Amino acid sequence: MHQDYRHLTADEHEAVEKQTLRTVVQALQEYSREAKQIFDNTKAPSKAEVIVLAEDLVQYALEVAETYPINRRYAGFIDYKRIRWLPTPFGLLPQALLVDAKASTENNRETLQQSQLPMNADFISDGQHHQMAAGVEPHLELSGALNGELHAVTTSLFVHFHYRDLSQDTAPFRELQSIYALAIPHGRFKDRYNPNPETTFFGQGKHSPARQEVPRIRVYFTRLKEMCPWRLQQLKYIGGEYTEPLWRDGPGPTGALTSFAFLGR
Amino acid sequence: MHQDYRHLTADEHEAVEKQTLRTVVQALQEYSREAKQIFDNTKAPSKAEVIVLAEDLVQYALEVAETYPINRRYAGFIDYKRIRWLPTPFGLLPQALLVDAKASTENNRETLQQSQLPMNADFISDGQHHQMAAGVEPHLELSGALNGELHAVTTSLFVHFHYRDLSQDTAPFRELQSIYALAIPHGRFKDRYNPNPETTFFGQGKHSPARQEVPRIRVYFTRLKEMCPWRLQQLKYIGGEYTEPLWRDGPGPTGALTSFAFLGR
DNA sequence: ATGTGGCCAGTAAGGCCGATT
DNA sequence: AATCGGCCTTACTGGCCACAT
Repeated sequence: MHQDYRHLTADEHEAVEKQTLRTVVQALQEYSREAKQIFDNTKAPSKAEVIVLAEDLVQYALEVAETYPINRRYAGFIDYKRIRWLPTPFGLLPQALLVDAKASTENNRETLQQSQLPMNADFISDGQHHQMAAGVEPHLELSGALNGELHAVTTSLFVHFHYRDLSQDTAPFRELQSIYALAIPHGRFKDRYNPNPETTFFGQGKHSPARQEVPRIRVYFTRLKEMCPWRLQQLKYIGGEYTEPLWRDGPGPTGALTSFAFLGR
Repeated sequence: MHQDYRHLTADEHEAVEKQTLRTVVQALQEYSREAKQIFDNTKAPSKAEVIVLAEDLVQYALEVAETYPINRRYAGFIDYKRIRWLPTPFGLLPQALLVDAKASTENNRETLQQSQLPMNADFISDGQHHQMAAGVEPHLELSGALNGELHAVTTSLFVHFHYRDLSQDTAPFRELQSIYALAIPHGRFKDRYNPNPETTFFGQGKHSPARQEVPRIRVYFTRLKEMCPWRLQQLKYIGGEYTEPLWRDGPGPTGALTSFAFLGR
C-alpha cells in the first residue's frame, strides 16, 4: 500500500511544489550558459524558431535532473512531461511533472491555454467577473497490480524565455535576457490563491472575443510573486558573472528560494 | 586521432544507414503496442493532436534505444535528434541522428520541408525539371580539444504514422494502421539515388505555387522501395498477432531488413 | 483505382498597438 | 511609463479534391 498526495497536508503539498521548482531552477541555471549560446545564435529559418528553441532548451536542461522514473507515458500538447517518483520528506511521491516552454518579448505576464490551467480561475476584467475551468487534471491515475490505486499529482511549471530580436542575418540573432520559471499552484490551493475574483494572479487572456477565438488566460508575474515569492523565479543574464546557488531555501510555504544568476558566455 | 565518416566507402556508409534504421525499426516494433494504444485512444482537443502524438511516440520509442551519447546538443525544428557514438564494424562513428515524425491519412508518400531534405533533389513534374537544394548539412562539426576535427554524419529518418479517423467522442478516436520508417539517403549518394531528374523517388511538393508558399518536396514510398528495399519499412497492424523479429538482415547495400509486424493490443 | 499536383484549412503562439491609469 | 486588452499575423502540418493515367 503506497501513499500519494491525498495524504499530504496543504502545507506539505506546497512544499512539494517548491522543492520541484527549486530543482528545475537549479537545472536551468546550470544549463543557462549553453542555453543562451544556442538561443542567441541559432539561425532562424522563420520567426517561429524561438518557440522550438525554448522547447528544446527546456528539455535539455531538465532531462539531466530527473528523479526515479515511473514506467508510464502519455502523449499530448505539454512540452515536457515526466511521470516519476519524487523523494520528499513526506514520502516517495508519485508525480506527473508538466512543464511548458514559452518564448516572449514580454516579461510581465504569459498566456496559458485552458489545457494548461491547473486551477479553476475567477478574475475581473473590465469590471466583469470572468471564469475559466481548469484543464489540467489534479492527478493521473496509475493503475496496475503493483501500484493499486495510486495517484500521480500533477505539478504545473512554466519556463518563460524573455528575449529581444537583434540582427536578421548575422549572429547573434537574438538576445536572451532572462529565463523565468513559474510554479502555478495546484487546483487544490484555490482557497489560498484565488478565493474570490478580486484576489488572483489571473487576468484576461490573449484571445480575440470578436473573432470567437477559443479563450485563453494570462498569469501576471508581479501578482503571483506578491502572493507567494518563490513561485516566480528569474534567472537574469548578467554577462559573464554569476553567483553560486546556495543550499538552503527559506522556511514555510512562502519562504523564498535562493536567488540565481544567469550564466553568460 | 579519431575516424569519421569521410573514411567510409559508399557501401560502408550505406551499411551504417541500414544499421541505424534497423535499430529504429526494432525500437518502434517493441513500442508499437503502447503506441497504438495511445495513438488510438488519446482524446483530441483539436485536429492537430495527431501531430503531437506522433512526435511524442517517436521520442518514447527511440529514447530507450540510444547509443553512447556525445555531449553536444543543438536546437531546431527536427523532432528527435541525438548526437552520439554509433558502434559499427568500420569504427565508432560520430553520428547526428535526425528523425522526423509524420501523421497522415495517406500511405504512399510524405512531404518534406526543405530543411529536412538531405540530398539535392532533381525531379520531373509536368514535364518540367524541378530542383530543390538539400537543407540538411552532410555533417555537424564537433569542435573541442579532445575531438579535434571530428564530423558527425547526419542520418535522416522519417517515421510516418498512417491512420484513419474514427468516432469524434468515444474511444477509440482513431485507428493507427501502419507505422512506416524511412531512411532518406545521405547527400553523398546522389549518384546512386538521383543521378538525373528522371531517376528519383522525389516528386512535387505539397505547397501552393499560386499562393507563393515556400516550396516543399515529396518522397514517394514505392519508388524509394524499388531503388532500395530496406529503406522503406512498414510495421503493419495485424490485430493481436505479431511476429518475432529475426536477427539477420540481408547482405549488401540493398539486402532486405527482416520484416516486422506491428503489435496490437 | 492509383498516382500526382496543389489549394486550403485548422491551429497554435505570439507580435504589437491602442487605451487606460 | 507601466498595465491591460485583444486584434491580427506567421507558420506549421496535413486534409482533401481534381485530374490524369
